[in-house]
Amino acid sequence: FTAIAEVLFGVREQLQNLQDQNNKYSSSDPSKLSASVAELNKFVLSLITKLLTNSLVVEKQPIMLNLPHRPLILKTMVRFKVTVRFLANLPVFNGLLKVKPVFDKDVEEAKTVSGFRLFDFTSDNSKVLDVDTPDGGLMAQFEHMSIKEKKARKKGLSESHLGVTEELHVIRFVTTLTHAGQTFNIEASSLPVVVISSSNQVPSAWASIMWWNMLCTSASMDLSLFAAPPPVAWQQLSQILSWQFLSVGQRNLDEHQLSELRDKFVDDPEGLVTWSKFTKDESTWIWVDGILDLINKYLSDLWQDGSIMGFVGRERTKFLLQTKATGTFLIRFSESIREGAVTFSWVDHSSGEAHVHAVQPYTKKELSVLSLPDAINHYTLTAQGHSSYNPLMYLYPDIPKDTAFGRYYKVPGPSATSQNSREYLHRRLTVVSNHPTPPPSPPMEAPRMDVDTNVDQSNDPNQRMDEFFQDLLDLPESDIFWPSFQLNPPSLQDILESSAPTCQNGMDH
Amino acid sequence: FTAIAEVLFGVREQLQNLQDQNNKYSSSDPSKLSASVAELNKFVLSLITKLLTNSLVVEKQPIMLNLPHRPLILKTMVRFKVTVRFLANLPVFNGLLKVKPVFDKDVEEAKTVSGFRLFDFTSDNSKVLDVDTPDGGLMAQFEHMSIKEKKARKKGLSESHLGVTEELHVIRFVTTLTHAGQTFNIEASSLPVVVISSSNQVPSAWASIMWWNMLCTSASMDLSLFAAPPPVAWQQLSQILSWQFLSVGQRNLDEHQLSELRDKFVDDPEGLVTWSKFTKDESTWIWVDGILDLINKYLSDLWQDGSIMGFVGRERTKFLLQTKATGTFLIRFSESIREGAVTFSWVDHSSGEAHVHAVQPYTKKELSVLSLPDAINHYTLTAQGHSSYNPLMYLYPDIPKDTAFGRYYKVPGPSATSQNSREYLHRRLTVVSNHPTPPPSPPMEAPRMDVDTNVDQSNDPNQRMDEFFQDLLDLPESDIFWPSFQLNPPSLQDILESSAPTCQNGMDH
DNA sequence: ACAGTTTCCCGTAAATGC
DNA sequence: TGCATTTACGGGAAACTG
Repeated sequence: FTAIAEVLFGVREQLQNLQDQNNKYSSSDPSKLSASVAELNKFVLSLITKLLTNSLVVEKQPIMLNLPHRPLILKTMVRFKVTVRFLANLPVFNGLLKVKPVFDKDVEEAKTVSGFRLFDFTSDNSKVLDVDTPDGGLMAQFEHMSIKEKKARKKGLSESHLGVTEELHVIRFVTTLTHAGQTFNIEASSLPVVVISSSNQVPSAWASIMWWNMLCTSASMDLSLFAAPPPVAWQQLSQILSWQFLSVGQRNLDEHQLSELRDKFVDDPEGLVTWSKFTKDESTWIWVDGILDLINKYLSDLWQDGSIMGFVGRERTKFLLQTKATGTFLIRFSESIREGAVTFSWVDHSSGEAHVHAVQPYTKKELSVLSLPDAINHYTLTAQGHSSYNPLMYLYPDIPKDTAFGRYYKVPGPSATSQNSREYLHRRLTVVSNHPTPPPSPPMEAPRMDVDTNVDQSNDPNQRMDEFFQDLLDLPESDIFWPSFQLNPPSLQDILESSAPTCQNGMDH
Repeated sequence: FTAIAEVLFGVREQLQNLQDQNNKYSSSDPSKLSASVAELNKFVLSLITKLLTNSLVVEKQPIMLNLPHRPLILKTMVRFKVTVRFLANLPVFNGLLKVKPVFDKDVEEAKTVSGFRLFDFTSDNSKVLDVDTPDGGLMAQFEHMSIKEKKARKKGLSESHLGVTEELHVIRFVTTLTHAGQTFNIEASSLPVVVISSSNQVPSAWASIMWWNMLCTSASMDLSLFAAPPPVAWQQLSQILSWQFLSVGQRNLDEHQLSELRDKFVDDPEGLVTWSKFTKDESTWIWVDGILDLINKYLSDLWQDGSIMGFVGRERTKFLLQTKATGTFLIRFSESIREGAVTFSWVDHSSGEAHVHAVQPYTKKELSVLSLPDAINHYTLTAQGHSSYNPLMYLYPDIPKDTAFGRYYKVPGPSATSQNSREYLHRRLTVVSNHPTPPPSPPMEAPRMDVDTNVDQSNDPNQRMDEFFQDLLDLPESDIFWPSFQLNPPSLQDILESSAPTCQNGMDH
């Protein structure tokens, strides 16, 4: 970033020099070099124009204040912020630039697509002039922005069945700069945003943003992407999924977890995932997002510790546990409960052969009154004749449960001397199951082996200096949607970090 | 109501006749009776004026749609509705009257009191013309009303420390009627309303409404009531409290419960309760309201059954239980937890003498995942050596718990054969306490005897026909705040029922 | 008739005012 | 500084609207 800015300044200076020289020549020696000078002048002017009209960039993409992990999702009537920066930082420009945000300016789809929603900013004329920052940059922070839907959307007949979260919009920033007798029309555009009206649309909106981000590696900012959404490679999807878990729970998915997830998303021999599989028909993403929310709210500690195996199918659970000591358990996410739920499975050899049991999953509501560590710590099996006991002893593979969870217990165990407040008898919420009389365990199958997904990832180099000037000179203005130095669209990580793109390494924010 | 309308019509007809006669006389015999006719004319006109200017009434007081139990509380930016009716229902008037609601019209306090908030309707000119209803009445329903605060409230110095929920406002409805050459300015006013901005202010707002309702038996609608709020008699307060429980939980308070509550509210030998005691210093009402909410959300069945004794002090609990069989319990509300919580106390004679234990109260959050019947049904005491058991057997005085609660159990008991979904092992949330090793029970005191509160209630007759015409003729217009037939302000029940006030008998909202 | 959207609004948390 | 009041919105459910 800084490097680019510096280069930009260098170029600018050169241009200045050229212009100066130019002026000098044309004034001192009007007749002699007039032809070549005029040519030079023209060339310099075109350089300057290209430079200036591409100097306005969206530094921080639109982001709702309360959803800092998920940029580019805008909810109507809810505040978000954007930051734009002007890279050609000449002291002369200070205060000259008045940037006006315009919603869906020149967006073809707004007129074309039937049912396309139209929006406007609420804080009417939220034009803001550029100001100086401590770093000396020329930038503007648009806090307090929000949009509302304009009535009278185009009601065409062919609804073409795009959901609202598949509708991409754009915020454009426009300004004009008048300098040295020349007027430049400068524009910058945000990445595509998804506009929602209710927070229950966030998961699908985020799905769209992720999908767009995975697909748009070219410079074409196709707002109609979801009219015919292409599939993405599992290789690519897995990275972004893993990153979701990193940013929510401070821990990536490991290869086993990814392998299990792969089976849920991919049913294509070439490893492609369709948009339909991702969010529509089976909306597997919605399920994953429910789990992300579960982790975020109730399981962040355990997830970060790696205590939650999470994505483990029934078969694999059985395979893993059956060779372990009685009382070994592991923590899995429910595969059937859409809203996110967690359960544990344990193995019992007491009857001679290995039985693996799983308790009915815990939902968010239940976890809100009883944390998972406490639930595990106080889980009880009862039987008519026998005394009750807790079948959970070792977290897979062989960690004593108190070692893994002891530090998170909040409810005192039964052994704790009842320090009753003199008022009331203490109590604790526990969960009890009946001792499973030899359960109807399905016949054991040959355990499926792990698919060895290679999770190496080569991130394509994001900055290509050499291409920069070429693009700057070659591209017709109308094609430049974001500044050329971002020719490859930034990854979502970059958007959030808004610093030099050091690709995915321990960058939690 | 209907009776009044009929009488009104009778009067109107008479008036019409008089007027006709009058006209006849004055036209046919202009000279002869001119003096007395003029006098008569004047009198008739004054009668008509009185009648018409008092014919507009607020039929249904302002009420938020989502708070149907609590009229006269308005939250800014939240929709409410009001209904006005014009009682002098002449066909001629149909469509002539255009009623305009005005907030705090002519309210002295708006200019006087420092810090008095000013409000306006949001749906700007929500004027609505009168229309016919199936019953033939002339009325207007103002649905979709809402108010918002006007900036720039008077900022005086002497804040005089009235809370916002002690600030009374009024909605006035104005219209003009031009008929037979005469123009009448007609107004009607709502009862005082409390304006809040957040739902956490509802309990105090309702306290104000109740207090006003108890105090304002005279025709003076004093909006400054809370500048120096008078106390009310416990006799009166107890009725309204009991009614709260009736409308929320379909069951009144019995005399024992009222007696316990009396001790919490009254510390005056004459049985007066101060406003301060009610909502301020000790804000006992807030505690009661928390319990009302608890009943409303989680205990309505049990409350309606009368299974919840509820308001029972520790001492009285002990007194009641100690003579009962081991395992007898009763359900009480926590006296310390402000937000409303419920607990049970049981008696145990096993150690020879009677011990009464109480479990740590259950909060709303806990009841949201485990209903009280299930909590009781599965409550467990454990001890190191012994096997665990449920100490709760009989609901006071001697009802087997399954008889009282059996129909509400949702979680299957341990005896139920584990009909495990083949997927998961069933589980149930339970609550466990350690067996109380001889508890530090405070020395027993002589149980306080019940105060015998006489709960007979003679409701003052609300309609006094005889007074009606007198008032109509005698009162100067400016004094008439609500139509004279409501000279005694309606009780809150009346407001809610808006039918003939058959005072509190099985009338659930 | 309904399904995808939006609105409505409570309750909580945070911000604001005084 | 603290409290009183308001604002902000997540979330669940009703209301809309094709």
